[in-house]
Formats: sequence, structure tokens, C-alpha cells
Amino acid sequence: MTEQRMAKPTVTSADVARAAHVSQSAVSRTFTHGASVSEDTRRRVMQAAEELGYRPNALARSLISGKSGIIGVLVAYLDNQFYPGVIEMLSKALQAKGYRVLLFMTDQGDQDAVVEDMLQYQVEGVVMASAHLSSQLAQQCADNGIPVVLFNRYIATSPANSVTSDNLEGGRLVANFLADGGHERISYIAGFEDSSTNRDRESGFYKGLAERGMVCHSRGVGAYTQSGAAAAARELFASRTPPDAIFVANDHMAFAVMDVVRHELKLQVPEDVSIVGYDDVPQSSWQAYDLTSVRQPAGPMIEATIEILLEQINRKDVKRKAAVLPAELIVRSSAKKPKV
Amino acid sequence: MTEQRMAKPTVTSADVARAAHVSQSAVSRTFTHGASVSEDTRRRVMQAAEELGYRPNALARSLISGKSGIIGVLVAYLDNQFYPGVIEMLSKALQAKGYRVLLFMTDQGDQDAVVEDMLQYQVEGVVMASAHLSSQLAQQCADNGIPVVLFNRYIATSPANSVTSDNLEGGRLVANFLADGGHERISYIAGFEDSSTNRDRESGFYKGLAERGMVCHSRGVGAYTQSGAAAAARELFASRTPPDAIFVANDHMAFAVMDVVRHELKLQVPEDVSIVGYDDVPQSSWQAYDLTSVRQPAGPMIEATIEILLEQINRKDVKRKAAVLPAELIVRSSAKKPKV
DNA sequence: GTGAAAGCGCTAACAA
DNA sequence: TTGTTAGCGCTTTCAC
Repeated sequence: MTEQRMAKPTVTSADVARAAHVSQSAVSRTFTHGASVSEDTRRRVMQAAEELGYRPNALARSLISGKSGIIGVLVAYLDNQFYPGVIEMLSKALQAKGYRVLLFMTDQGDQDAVVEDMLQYQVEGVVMASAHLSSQLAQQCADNGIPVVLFNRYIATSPANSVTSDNLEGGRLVANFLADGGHERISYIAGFEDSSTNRDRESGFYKGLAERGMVCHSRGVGAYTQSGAAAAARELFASRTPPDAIFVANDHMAFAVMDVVRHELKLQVPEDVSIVGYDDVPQSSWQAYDLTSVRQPAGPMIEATIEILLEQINRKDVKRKAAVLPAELIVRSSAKKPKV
Repeated sequence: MTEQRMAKPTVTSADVARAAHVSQSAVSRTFTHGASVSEDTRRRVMQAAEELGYRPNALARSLISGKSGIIGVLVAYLDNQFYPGVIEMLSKALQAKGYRVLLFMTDQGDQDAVVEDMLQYQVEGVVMASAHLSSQLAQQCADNGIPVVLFNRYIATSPANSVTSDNLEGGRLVANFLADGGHERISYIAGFEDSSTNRDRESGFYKGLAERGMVCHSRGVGAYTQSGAAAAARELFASRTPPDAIFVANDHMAFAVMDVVRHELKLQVPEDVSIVGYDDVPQSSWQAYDLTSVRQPAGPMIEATIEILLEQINRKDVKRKAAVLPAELIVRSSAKKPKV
């Protein structure tokens, strides 16, 4: 009989126990963090485990312990570089805390199914960074006692926690900066009109303008897409009174606006028109754009997310939280600076 | 005694069975895809489930069925927009096939621990898109009978499958294009020198140059980072004989090179120097860069990845596969075009 | 510190 | 088609 290499004989804790001449529970204890095992037992178990190639089955562990160690993360799209950055930081931070990320990408359609799937996999918490988000989904998690954090968005009527930057203040900062820059026809290009980020940025912007006795000169909607933003920009400039400054609801769209302004309309930035974005994604500091933008503090936002999540995973009684982190205007060359 | 709303009473299939006056297995069958249940039973079970808020426990199901429905995905970084795009497509495609993605982000350090973690969670397959990757990790999965696909990289000596674009041919295309463009001092900026992508792109490039009786004029190393690429570019131009064309090992670095060339060195692209990248990430078509680049067919690469993965999940006997998809030069304005 | 025993919630034979 | 019976691999009392 020739020896054949078969894949995966699935070695269990019982196999290890047998080989180490101890009970199966001793093996379990050896691989459980705060368990009490004698040094001698531990050594024998470890050696047997090594020899057999034993690896604890996390699924079985989760089943009995009731803790899966999995956090569900839901994102709509990754075109806007803000989100990949968030995924990367979030994922690393959760890994460092001993959790794993079950990632779901989805646009509107199948959100229900996705949340259902997450719950079936017994996630201990959920982070949602999807733009369109019915409050019902967060509710569904809440009903199951699973903490949810809405990242970079919130729903006032929902039981879900939220972590955002101070979009209201961010919008205000931009208004003041552009007013200080001596602009007279300041326009706005919106993202999704019904998203909380857009609503807050826009109303903070209007409030800031009002404080300076100004109103928004004209307005377009880009729906957080580059093609949408480009179209909106063309329209604004088709007017008899084109803007001399545009606040674009996020950087991702602002790049498209800058491209249209420079390459299609042959205008100078910021001489002919100032552009300001929101997010301060890495590309904003690329020389080709050098975009003045409001920085969303991704690092602190991630920290807050994880803190809220872990706190609520550990004691279920915690109240809904809404973390709002300070926004900061990063001045670059895409917008005229105030003359001092 | 006041009625209190407690979270999560954990309703099991047994609870549903009791409420529906059927056996627990009837409940299981109702929720198992190809099971035989009478219409009557199904209805009663579904109704009871609905009322109780029952949701099958996927972990328990996985434990007994031996199929977790989870694919582990390992990525090093998401700065380079090529990877977010891949994650998005891969994730959506796997979801569509009924799998879930367990995402791990890691640079070199803790790769061992990550792979270990994946295996403990009983992933059915693994996709690795990490640049630095010891062949040992793939081996470890293979030993456990878990199919692995190296995405956008390969290791000749490893049992792991791989999916790449034809980097060799891609490099050759660039060499010919630049030679046709009449350039005389053609340089190269490398990524990680020991990565398979860099090796193939570079040697294909050299081969292409050789075919035209040329050699690489000068060479720098950017290590796939923008700061590295910028430094390399500065060095190339500090020479008495600066290049009149540069092939940069990927787009992500090429943007940084273009920024240095234009904004620090005040040179015109492509009049003074032509720039060509690799990947054709979305930003390459942004007007500010309009970068000539070699397109990696992300869609087909994802399809191949999933096909290989599923095939090997279903029958364990399948041989190692290496899919190499055609690369295509996308001509834009960052490099002089051949005079016809 | 250790082993025996009882499940976690579910699927998968097996009879009926 | 249905219910009964074993477990999947593990953690966790509970006596010892």
C-alpha cells in the first residue's frame, strides 16, 4: 500500500488529548487564554498539537462561547479614496483588538440580505459606511442586541450610534474662508441631497455665508459621483453669472470639477475660480490638484468607532452615542487665500 | 413584575419547532436549500419563525456541514487605487456566489498570525494580494487543503495558484511605444525589486528595448510608494543626461513622478519628458494626469480568481493553475505618440 | 489542576 | 415527507 498524501485529516482537540494522554478539556484549557493548566500539561499538549498540526476550530469555539469575534463592515463603494483609507485603518485596528472583519460591499439593492447575512454569521457588532441606508437596517441589528455604528453618517431617528466629523462646522469654515478670500459668487455642488453629510455640510455652509451677509450664488448636484459633479460644474458655468468660487461636497467630486474647470473651460484655479473640497483624501495633496479641503479626522473617527463598538459589546446597557469630531480646514492652493 | 425589554433572547430552531408543532429537523429542512418539505410544513415553520424572529445560526451550520462559506482575503495596503477596486469587485462577485469575505489587512509583520487566524475560522479559500509574501504562507494553506490564489503576483516554487496580467508583455508594449515615440533616453522606475510584478514588467521592458537596439538609460527604485518614486525621479533628473521618457512600474507612483516633473522641475509632459504607468487605475484618466498606462484587466482577473477558487473548493484534486490575462496599452497624453 | 459530562445550534443519516 | 438519533469541535460547570 503506497502512502498517499491526502489533504486535511482534520485533527481535533480529542486527537491531541489522546496523543498527549490528557483529557480533551485539558487541551481546550491550554488553548484558552485565561485558563489554569499546569506547566507540565501545557507542554505535553503543545507538543502533541504541534506534531499533529492541530488548530483550534474558531467556529466551534464561537458557537459555544457565544462570541464570534467578528465585526461586520458594510461599505457602498470604494471609488472615493476616503473609504479605502477607512477600511484599512478600521481593519487593522480591529485586528489589533482581536476581532476580524467580515466585509460586505453593497449599493442600495441588497442591503437587507446583507444585514441578514451578517446576523446569521453572529457578528458581534456592525459598522455601516453605506451612503444610502434605511434606518430600518440599523433597527434590525439593534433588535438583536448587536451594536451598530454608522460611520460618517447618522440617522436621527435610529437607535444606531454614529461617528461623524463636524460637518456643520466644516461647511461654515469653508464659507468664511471663501468670503474672506473676497469671492462674490460662491456656489455649491451637493453630494446626495438626502445624505446626512451633505445636509450638514450644506447647511453649515449656508449659515456661514449668512453670517457674512451672503447667500449661495448657485447650486448643482453631483450625487457624490465624478460624472455628476462634472455635469453640475458645466451647468454652473453655463450661466451668465458663473461662480468665482465653488464649494464641492467632497474631494472626490472636487477633482472632477477642477478637471472640467481647467481642461474644458480653460480657466485658472484659483485665479478665475476657487475650489474647495471636503474630506482631505490623500489625493488632495497631490500637486496636480493641491486642493484646499476640510479634513475629516479619519484616525480619531476610527478610534471613536471602535471604542463605542467594544463598549457596547461588553455591556449591553449602554446608551446610543453620537461622536462628532472636529473638522479642520486644510489650506492649499486651489482657492484664493484671504488677503491679510 | 414589570415586563422588561431584554435584548436577544436567542431563538433557536428548537423553539420554532415547538411553536410550529413539528420536529426540529423539519425546521432545519425548511431553511436548507435543496431539502424536501411539504408546503404545509414549510408554511407553518415560516410563520412560527417569523413570529419568533428566528434566524439560522450560520456558525452552527458551518460547524456541522464543514463548509463555512467564508473566503479569506489578504491585502497589504489600499493606497494604490488598484486594490480598492479589486476588493470591491471581488467582494461583490463572491457575495453573488453565496460566499462572504473575511478581510485582513497586513503588511509584512504579522502575516503568519493572519493566515493562522484565517485557517482557524475555517475559510474555504484564500485570496492573497499582499506584495511581500513568503511562499511558506501559501504552503501552509495548501497543507490544509485550502485553495489559495495569489492575486497580481506569483511564486514559482509555491503550490499556490496565481492570477496576473501579462506583465512581461505589458513591459514590452511600453518599450515599443516609447521607442516608436522617438525617445532616446528611456528610464525605468521600479516598484519592489523582488516583487513578481516588478520583475516581469522590468524584464519585459528591457526585452522590448533590446528588440529596438536600445538599453535602459537610467533606473531608480520607488518601492511602490509615492515618496519613493518622487525621490527616484529627482535623482534621475539630477543626472547630466536626464531621461526623455520614464516608464514607472505602476500608476500610483507615476502620479508622483508627474507631480515632481511638472511642479518641482517645471518640465512639460510629454514635451520634455514622457511618462507611462502600469495598471490603468481610475485616476489615470483624470484630466490632470491623463496618464498613458498598461491596463490590467481587473474584471477578468477577478473572474479567473473566483473560477479557480470555486473549482478547487468543489473538487480538491485540481492542479495548480496560473492564469495570465492579456495586458493592453491605453494611450493618453502623458507620453509622446509615435509619428505615423 | 484535572477529567467527566453536558451541551452550543445545527445537519445528516436513518427509519418510519 | 417526517421524526429520531447522532454527532460537528469546542467550552464550561462540576466534582474530585
